[in-house]
Amino acid sequence: MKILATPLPKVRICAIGHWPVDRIDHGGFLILDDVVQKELAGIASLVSYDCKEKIFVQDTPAQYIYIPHSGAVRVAHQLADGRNQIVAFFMPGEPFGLGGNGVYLNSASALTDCCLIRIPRDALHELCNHEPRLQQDCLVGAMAQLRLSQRHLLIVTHQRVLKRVADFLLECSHQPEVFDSGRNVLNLIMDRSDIADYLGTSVETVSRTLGKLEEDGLVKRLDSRNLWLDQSRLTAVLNN
Amino acid sequence: MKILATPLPKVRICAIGHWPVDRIDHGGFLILDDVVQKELAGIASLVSYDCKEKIFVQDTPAQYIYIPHSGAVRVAHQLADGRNQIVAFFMPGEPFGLGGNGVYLNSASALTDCCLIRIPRDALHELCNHEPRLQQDCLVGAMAQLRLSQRHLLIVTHQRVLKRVADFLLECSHQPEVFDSGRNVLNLIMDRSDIADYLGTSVETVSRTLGKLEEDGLVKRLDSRNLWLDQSRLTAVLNN
DNA sequence: CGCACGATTGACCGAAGTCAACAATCGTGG
DNA sequence: CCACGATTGTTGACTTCGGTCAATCGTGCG
Repeated sequence: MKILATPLPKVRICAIGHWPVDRIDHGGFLILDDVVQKELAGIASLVSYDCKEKIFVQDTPAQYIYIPHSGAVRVAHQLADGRNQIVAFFMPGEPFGLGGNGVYLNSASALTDCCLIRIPRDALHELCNHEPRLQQDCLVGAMAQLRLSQRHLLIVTHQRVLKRVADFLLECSHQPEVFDSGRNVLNLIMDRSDIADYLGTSVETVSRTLGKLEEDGLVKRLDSRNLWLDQSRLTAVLNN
Repeated sequence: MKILATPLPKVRICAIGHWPVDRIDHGGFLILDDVVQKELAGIASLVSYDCKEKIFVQDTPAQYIYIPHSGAVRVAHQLADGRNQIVAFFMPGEPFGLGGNGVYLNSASALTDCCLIRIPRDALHELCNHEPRLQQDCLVGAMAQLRLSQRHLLIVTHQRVLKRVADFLLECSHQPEVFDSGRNVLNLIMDRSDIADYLGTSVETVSRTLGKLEEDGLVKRLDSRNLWLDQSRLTAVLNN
């Protein structure tokens, strides 16, 4: 981890679909008051992590919340039996590290090299108290997270792994950062083991399932990290 | 559904573990300002539902949020393939029906005969605007929901159903309303099919798994709705 | 009393986890 | 620039867990 000395970039929060349209800019980010931006700049810092570096560990004191500025992050929960369940992936603008009274509920690590905006919880809490607008935004942010989590639940409870993978790929294809909707090509930012841990299955099964999808022409593996998708036929898989 | 004419009882929100201790009363509920209580009473109503009655349906306009006053509620999501995934059960004091911009994300139905406090969303939103304390409470409430949802995710992703059931029973045993911690007896408020839909498995497997747990002495079925539990041995199951 | 519903048990089979081998890719250093 | 090892991805063989279909049991209710 390295604290960057450069001036803090504007805090951007992914907003599309969560906030009213008049609060969203052309890039799909939440529009924050200049005053709020300045106040956030006063308490936040910009930090960088190398790929695979740990950001925080579950059950340790939770000082900060983070918002990716560039790169991607993986948040997971370790269980007593050694399982490592990935709870969510976070892209630029999606805040993580919330929840949990004073301790982190999960662990976070860098999926790629990344720059994060880091905000101390107590200072943010303070700020919320005299900026009701920001408080409101936090609430909507928490709701958005809740929605993601419930969506994830629906994905991992598909009985057949084929559906889980199809649903997962479709979910990814809604992220413009990783999906080229002109060529229908999805750029996977995570490896097979991350996908397995996210879907509650094994690497072998993920690999085999992609094989089967490719056999049937719903997917083409350009290379291990880039997939061409037939979105409509993948959607059809979910109806059987 | 029936709107009850009786005066609205005090709004009680389950708070234990989520709010700071000085905001919690002796019963584990959130302490709300008298002014806030009065304002809530102005917009809320008390409604009753019969067992199995639908409360709201997913994808329909979301007018209200609900807080059970007595009884219990089941919230589920219907998928295109006909699956009915239960997302959560709600006990008295646990608000549901939040999230989703204007439409319900899930369907809710009464698990038992129940009385619910029903609050119009727009009026609540209004009220939050000039009651920052309440706004803050809503945020904490959303965080609590998020936590529940992530806990649920960890439960249903146990590879072996044995672990899912064990974890589920333990989770239930933390609810004082249904667990007699003196006798170690859990009163299940839902039937086998609800458990199956919550755990992402089938009724038969739930039944068989309870059978196996009973064989090994971790559980005793007093009747189909009442189980004696050996909590420590159930916990041990999760470590293998 | 008989019907309906929920719960349980049995038999069968397929999907997926596990172990193992192998291929491909990447990064490092000679 | 190539060679090597390390990491990641794919494929195969085997086994088991759990889903499905079906029959049976028990309880409550009309």
